[in-house]
Amino acid sequence: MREDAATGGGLSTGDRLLSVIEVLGSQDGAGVTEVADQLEIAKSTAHAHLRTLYDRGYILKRDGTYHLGLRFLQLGQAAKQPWDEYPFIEEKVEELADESEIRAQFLAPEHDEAVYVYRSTGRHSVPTDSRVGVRIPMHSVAAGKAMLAQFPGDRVDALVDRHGLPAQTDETITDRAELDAALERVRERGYAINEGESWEGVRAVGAPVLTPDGDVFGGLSVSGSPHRVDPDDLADLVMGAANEIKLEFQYE
Amino acid sequence: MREDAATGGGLSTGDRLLSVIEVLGSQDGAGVTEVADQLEIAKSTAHAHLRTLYDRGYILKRDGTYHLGLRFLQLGQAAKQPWDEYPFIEEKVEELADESEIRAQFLAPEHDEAVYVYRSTGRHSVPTDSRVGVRIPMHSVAAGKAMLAQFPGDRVDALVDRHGLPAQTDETITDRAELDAALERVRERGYAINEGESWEGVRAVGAPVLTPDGDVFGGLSVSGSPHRVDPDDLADLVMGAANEIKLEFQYE
DNA sequence: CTACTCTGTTCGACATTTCCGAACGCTTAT
DNA sequence: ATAAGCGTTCGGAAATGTCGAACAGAGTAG
Repeated sequence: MREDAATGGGLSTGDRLLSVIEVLGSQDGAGVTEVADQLEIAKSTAHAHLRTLYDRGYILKRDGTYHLGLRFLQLGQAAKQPWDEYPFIEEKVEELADESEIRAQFLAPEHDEAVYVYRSTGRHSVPTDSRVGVRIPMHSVAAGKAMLAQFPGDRVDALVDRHGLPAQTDETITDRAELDAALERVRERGYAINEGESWEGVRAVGAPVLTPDGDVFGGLSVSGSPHRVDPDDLADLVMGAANEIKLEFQYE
Repeated sequence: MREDAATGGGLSTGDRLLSVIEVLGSQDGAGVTEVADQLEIAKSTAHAHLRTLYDRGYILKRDGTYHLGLRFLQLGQAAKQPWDEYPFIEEKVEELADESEIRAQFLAPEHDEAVYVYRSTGRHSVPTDSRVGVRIPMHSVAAGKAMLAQFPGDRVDALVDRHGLPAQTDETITDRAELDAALERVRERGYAINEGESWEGVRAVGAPVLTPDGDVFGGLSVSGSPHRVDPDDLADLVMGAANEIKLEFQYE
């Protein structure tokens, strides 16, 4: 029996393969020995896993170390497809960034976390999608709090039970009662504010993106340094964009 | 012993897990039975694999079927990082699309295939990265032929031995001698042309992107319907962009 | 030039794990 | 009401992953 790997009907070998993938993904490049050490498995075992991935074309050798291959890019695109089917989401993110002249992003809820799906820094900057795919606790970002505020109470309960309220900075909400109060305020105002709760010195304004049925589809936010982010100015912009997305769903 | 799965030191269980992932990625959504049928394994086995992926947060249930989760988006971004480190590559693709007013793309060679890494349809169109991550035989696309023409002969030999020259359309080069002649022409002119060899009615002009050392880093191309793609007009534009990327590497 | 240490790799044997098939609820059609 | 489809659970037999030791090669230090 293994410690935590496959508690239940899972397959421990497959579980370990995923761990190997994660090791390669969390740093750039790793050798057999490095993977074995990090996962505390025998070198020969690590080698077998890496060979499996290599033979299948999922990883490749570069400069003597293994790296994730572009097959994962293909899988990533497939995973993103449900959102790409509604191109106006990405368009609205671009618009938000252009109009606000700060960063704008769309996050989707998944497995109780918020994941960056689209991001734009406006027309005039480098297009690199840094942070796309990154997962972050919902309670620590504006778009996430906006989503949380729309969840039924028991879903919030379950989420907090499972993950707690980990702190990202000194400002992160870590107390459940405080979170509830914050979410209530979000519901009253219709938008969420993040005041350095995920990164020091970063303020953000976020709104939930709902489907016409009222389900939470994701969250929109704009973020930047506090002197460039005035909630009174931006809240209507963000909520407006979120609402426009909701309306677009109608005409599909 | 298994038929083809683990010929060598590979792990057949891990191999199967990857197959399950591929099934989910190649269509949108699949249930336990569907996965089991496609892979010709027992339902209970498919269930175990899906559970492993589910417990790890790699897949999720939506509308009663399993789908790839956004964790793959994260891995995809990690896989793309080596290219994102040189943001001018993506910039040049955008520029190419804007200036030519047709689609532009950057492809990277991996495991003897060409993979779409960046793609742009110009400033005025929907930004969706369709085809990013897609793999395609090198001999059937302009950027791929441009790269092949720079490979040493034995690497081309090995590639053809392993994969052959599969046809995508009636125009695809399927004969080795014909390929060699085409690659020779590419070297003479400095750019490659694709005349409906990957998709009927699509013409493309491609050039190799080299590092200062002369290694093949990838391939650039522009593509569209033949009446909008005049090689005499576009070749200099594409080769120029490829060369500018090469020069940018110098100043890193 | 040699010895040492670090790689990645292969091998065999044991023990663990995966796989299958059957059976169980359950929902949706017929 | 019956049937057929789904996802799920269970135990046992057989196949497979894991480990450790041993090997070859590259690189470095003495």
